[in-house]
Amino acid sequence: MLMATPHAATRASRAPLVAPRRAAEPALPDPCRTCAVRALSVCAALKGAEMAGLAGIVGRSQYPAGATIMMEGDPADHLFNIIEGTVQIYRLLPDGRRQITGFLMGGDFLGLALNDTNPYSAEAVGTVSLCRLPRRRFEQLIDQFPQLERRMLVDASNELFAAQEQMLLLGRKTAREKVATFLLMLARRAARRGKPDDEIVLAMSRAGIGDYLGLTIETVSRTITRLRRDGILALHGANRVEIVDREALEDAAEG
Amino acid sequence: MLMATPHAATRASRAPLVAPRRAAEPALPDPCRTCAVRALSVCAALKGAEMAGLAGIVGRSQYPAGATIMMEGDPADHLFNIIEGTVQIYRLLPDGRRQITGFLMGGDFLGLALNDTNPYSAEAVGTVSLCRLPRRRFEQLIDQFPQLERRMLVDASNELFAAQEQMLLLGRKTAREKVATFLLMLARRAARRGKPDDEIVLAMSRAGIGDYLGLTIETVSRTITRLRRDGILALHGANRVEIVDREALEDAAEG
DNA sequence: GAGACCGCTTGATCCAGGTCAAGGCCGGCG
DNA sequence: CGCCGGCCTTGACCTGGATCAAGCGGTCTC
Repeated sequence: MLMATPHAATRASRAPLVAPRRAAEPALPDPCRTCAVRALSVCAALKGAEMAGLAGIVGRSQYPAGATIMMEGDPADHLFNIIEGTVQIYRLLPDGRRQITGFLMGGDFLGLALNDTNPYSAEAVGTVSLCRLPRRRFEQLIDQFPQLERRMLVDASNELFAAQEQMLLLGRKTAREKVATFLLMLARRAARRGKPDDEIVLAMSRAGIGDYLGLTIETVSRTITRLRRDGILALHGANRVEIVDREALEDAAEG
Repeated sequence: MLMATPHAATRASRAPLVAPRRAAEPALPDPCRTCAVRALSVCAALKGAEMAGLAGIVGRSQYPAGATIMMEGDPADHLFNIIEGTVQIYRLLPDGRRQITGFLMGGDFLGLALNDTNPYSAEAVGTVSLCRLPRRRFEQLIDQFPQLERRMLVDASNELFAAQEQMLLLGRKTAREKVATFLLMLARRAARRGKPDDEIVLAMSRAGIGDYLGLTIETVSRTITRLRRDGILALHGANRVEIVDREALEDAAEG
């Protein structure tokens, strides 16, 4: 509702606003209407007019590669929706060992917990653009629209399931199985976003992959090399992975 | 409402029922009113009269040690509240490797996910008594009482946090740190139930501990032995652990 | 109360993945 | 355009925890 964006597509899609507001489904408020990930995000739980409350409180922000978005233990003033880019969330041990507990991408919700303090840190992997919501006002919205809460519970359930799968990976899989599982997960997520599912772009470094899988960078590197030598993958530069033999990769993921 | 219990305290607290129902807070319906873990469970979200709906649909059941309560992939017809005993939930790899993703105890809710099929298997560790709710009817209750949904979201949030902590443990901690962390977790849970926090009774076998921590039974056993030799623990039989030096145990848990 | 079974401990050995150490590749900057 | 600094890869070696293999209690059965 507030700021105009210079994006051409935005101007074009705004034209209908000159029409009187007699339409059955009122035009979506601005920042959310033009949101590329609305259908994937919690916002999908709200329809037409209900979006107004949301649109009124959101703000966009951009973070450069490596920027810290939130720190574990700090007050949780804001929630975020990822618009574009990849965010890694992680927890640290006192001596600096790091466990990345998730990579969030477009449409994912950052701050599901609704705690007063952040339960983990979050960092931009590449350039990231986020939709920021003040927590207090979002909580008011939840009280107003129960379907938002339902949607959050569904999301939390799914995350819990994913977390258990990740525990299985961390506790019981070999390095080869871990890397294969990880690549398949990225391929599936790419596919859900309409991208080809046999060409993976690794937004994160080898250190990021290692800290997600409970491995060192050397083991990640060696394991990828071995999968390449086995004819399962092909590399196009260090960060572009092609799945050459998907079936073999799936076999490798489960022992 | 239905069956009378022979418990003396129950009879005593029932006396007010003879009074006319003008009381502001009506007496709780029977099976829930006498529930030892009500304050700890989701049921705490419902007050007085609201409990009637819940009480009408619950049933108690008992499982012997080792019994399977639910199987991963089977239709999720029921949800459960743990009344007494310990339940382990786990996921398997095709070749039988197992990861236990949680131990549930009195007051914990089994079936948070609300999926159509069970996302994991659950098994009684010792003798377990459960409160069983048909899922369909519980979902109707949720629609009726939004505070139930809120409570489930809070629970799911907490589980998510615990899951991330467990990922940190599985991915980045040494065997000694894992075992120390595990024992401290059990001690804290015992304390929340009003038991002494320096005497832990291990309901689960070494195999269970190993499958929870991503270790073998031999490593679990050796690690406990070492903590004992270091004067941090004392064992009274294989399953009764006394924390002798809590500070040292806490140091051991975080490197 | 003898035997068998099951879960736990302990010892000996092995090996997957960690650690340490060199390069190699590539993109940014002067 | 050549140098510099980050990543990434690869090699050599090491080690924490796995694997393999005996026992050792405790307890259940008959």
